[in-house]
Amino acid sequence: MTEHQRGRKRRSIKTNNASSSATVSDVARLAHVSTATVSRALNTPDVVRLEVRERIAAAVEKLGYIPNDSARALRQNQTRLIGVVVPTLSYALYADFFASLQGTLAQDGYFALLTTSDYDLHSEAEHAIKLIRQGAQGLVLVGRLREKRLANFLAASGIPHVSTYVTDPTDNENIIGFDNARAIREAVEHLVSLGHRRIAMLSGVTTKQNDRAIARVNGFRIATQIHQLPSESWIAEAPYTIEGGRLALRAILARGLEPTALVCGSDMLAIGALQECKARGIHVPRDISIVGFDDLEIAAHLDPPLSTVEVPSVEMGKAAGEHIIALCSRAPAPEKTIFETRLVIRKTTAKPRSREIITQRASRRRTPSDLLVFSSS
Amino acid sequence: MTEHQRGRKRRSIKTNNASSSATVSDVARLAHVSTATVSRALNTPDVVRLEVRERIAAAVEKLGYIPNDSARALRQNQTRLIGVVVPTLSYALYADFFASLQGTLAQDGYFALLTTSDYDLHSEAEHAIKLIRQGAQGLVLVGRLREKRLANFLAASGIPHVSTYVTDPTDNENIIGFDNARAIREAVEHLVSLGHRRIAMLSGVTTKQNDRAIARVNGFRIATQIHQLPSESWIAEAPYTIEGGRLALRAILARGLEPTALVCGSDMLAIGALQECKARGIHVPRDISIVGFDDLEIAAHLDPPLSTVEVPSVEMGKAAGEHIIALCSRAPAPEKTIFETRLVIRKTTAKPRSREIITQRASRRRTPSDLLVFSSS
DNA sequence: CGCGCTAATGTAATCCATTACATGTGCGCG
DNA sequence: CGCGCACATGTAATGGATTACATTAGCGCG
Repeated sequence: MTEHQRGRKRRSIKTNNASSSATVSDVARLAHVSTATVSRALNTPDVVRLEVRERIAAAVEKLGYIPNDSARALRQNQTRLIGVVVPTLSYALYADFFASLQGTLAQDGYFALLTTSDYDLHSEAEHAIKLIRQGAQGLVLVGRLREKRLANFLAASGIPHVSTYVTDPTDNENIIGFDNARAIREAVEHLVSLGHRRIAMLSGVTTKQNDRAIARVNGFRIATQIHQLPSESWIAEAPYTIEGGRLALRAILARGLEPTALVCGSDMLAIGALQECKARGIHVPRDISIVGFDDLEIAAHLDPPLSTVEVPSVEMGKAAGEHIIALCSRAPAPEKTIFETRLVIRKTTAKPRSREIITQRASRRRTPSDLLVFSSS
Repeated sequence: MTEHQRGRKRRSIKTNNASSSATVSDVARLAHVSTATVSRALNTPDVVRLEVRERIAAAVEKLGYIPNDSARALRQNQTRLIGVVVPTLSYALYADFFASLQGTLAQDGYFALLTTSDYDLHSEAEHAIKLIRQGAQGLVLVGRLREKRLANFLAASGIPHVSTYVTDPTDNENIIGFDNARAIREAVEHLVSLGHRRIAMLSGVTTKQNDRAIARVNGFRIATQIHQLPSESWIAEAPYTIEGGRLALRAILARGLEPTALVCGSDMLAIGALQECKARGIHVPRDISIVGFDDLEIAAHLDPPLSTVEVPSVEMGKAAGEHIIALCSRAPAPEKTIFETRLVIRKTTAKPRSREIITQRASRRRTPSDLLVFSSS
């Protein structure tokens, strides 16, 4: 009866070469114990006698046994996989976020399945659902706004998920984020306190339903309203790239506006704006002050060093990891974790010149491109 | 007999709310077919009658059925998971590589399990093995050099894996890479052809067993030997950071050497060197020529725009993805895919001044830091 | 001496989808 | 008319680890 496994095809490999991966049964046979004991020796060693444990360990070693995780996952109904969808990895902000998240997950034996959506909600939904099908037990997403299909799916399935990089006072989703609107408001406050009244905003594209961008624009609207400044026509949208920043600033200037300060929805836009200013001979911060958003590593190395809003990507990654693990293991988790942003004031913000007039030299660029350079300090 | 499922706890949820995830049995019951037919309807629809298929589709819809992938993976013995270990994601080079790899994997229904090693071979080994335990069917690694434990493990288990960013003529592993040594050699050739004879190399840390860094240094040794130039004392090692680049250049200068050109093991080192030059009033490229490595996006935006070696990260990501999929599905795969690098000559390389003497002003920096700035172009 | 308890291990059910094999139906063709 | 084949579907084995429950041995204590 103990030999009912006799006819198994794998028997021939009993000796050593684990080419076709050994199973608990193989280990059990070699160690002269039952599969149950093998399993226990591996998972709850303290309930197995030392001598037996060593025999099993030797067998495991000899066979090069690796537990089949699919089988374990099937039985225990938990895969230890977390799906992560970020807009892009090319933007250091999200790369750092993921690195932090992944490290946190690893501490508890979880793994991250990562995909990128390229800022496209439809793509995000597709990927998220595929990740679930693939066995992800939870999802970490960026932003709170989702395609209806995904929203329904998440609601119906009850799959644990967290939203990051945002906050939304009106709902009680699981959120790990910060207040985009308030951060922009603080940036505007700073500029106003320096004496600025003609403030433009360079925003990321909001029509793509990027709720971080939308929240930042709303922050701008609120701030301008408080200080009775104009807003709508002082907003320009562009993609989150250096070129986008240039285009956005050009659009503002082309409207005949003469801003003394720019609030940007991202450091990339700020870099583009900075470049455009240089190209036009507009001095920063004397002629125009600029505030960025994200505090990329490069921001501190620009000339002038960029004043910007510091975003706690690393902290969010950690918190998101802890939060989603808690949800997946049914441990208690806080409903929200909201981080503070910090306005880092460097050298691109200053008082406006009194009665300033910006000379808009429509200087044609001669050099092949507009370049980042090092100051000679 | 057809009612042997009767006692199942899940029965009460038969109607709608799929809170506790439906199974094939649930779908089968609702559609009045067997589980086999459900499975077929989902996987090989053409063998199931249309009418039945629709009934099943309706049941799937109604129950919100999602196949349990652990079960499928167990049965079919394939998880569609690929483990990926890169040194870091903070370096755009690897972020882009991964993005490309992931996109390629997704096309064939594979998913990437991503971890970072922080350039530590031990960490790489740990992660790689954990990824396998977690169910990864293949591994994509950076570099060919591995900790012994991992090398043995891979050899013994026969798990499909590819090495990237390197090439090694002496073995026939599965490699998707490029010739680091040759790329550096070409950089040196370029400098020599411009008339340089005093060429220093700023290398990444080779003691960390970073075989990309090692290969690049070897390329430098070979090139200098060919042209009968000095080598060993003209090499400085430092971490792959801007600060590292500065330190390395300082070390070279502190040795009393007066290079007219620098070959750098990465763009980060080159950026640091550029910064240090500016800080010392050394003009680039008039006083010193600089060649970077990697061609990060920022390289073209520096001032002067950096001459550098273009590394085909995106192409490698794609090729690595296709290669590992081929290995995992036992399709034929080429043994190696070697890409060409390309020396992108921008503005940091020029002829050396005849009888040049570098004035080493040990200028104490006054400004708080050394900065990247935009040219006014 | 024997009851009852604990510790250690074995037996077999279980997780869920896939699939080899069996069954049944209907049709074409000799 | 009936054989044989194709098609559609059902039945039940299968994959590997975990774990509820059963069993056995050993020990303490009355």
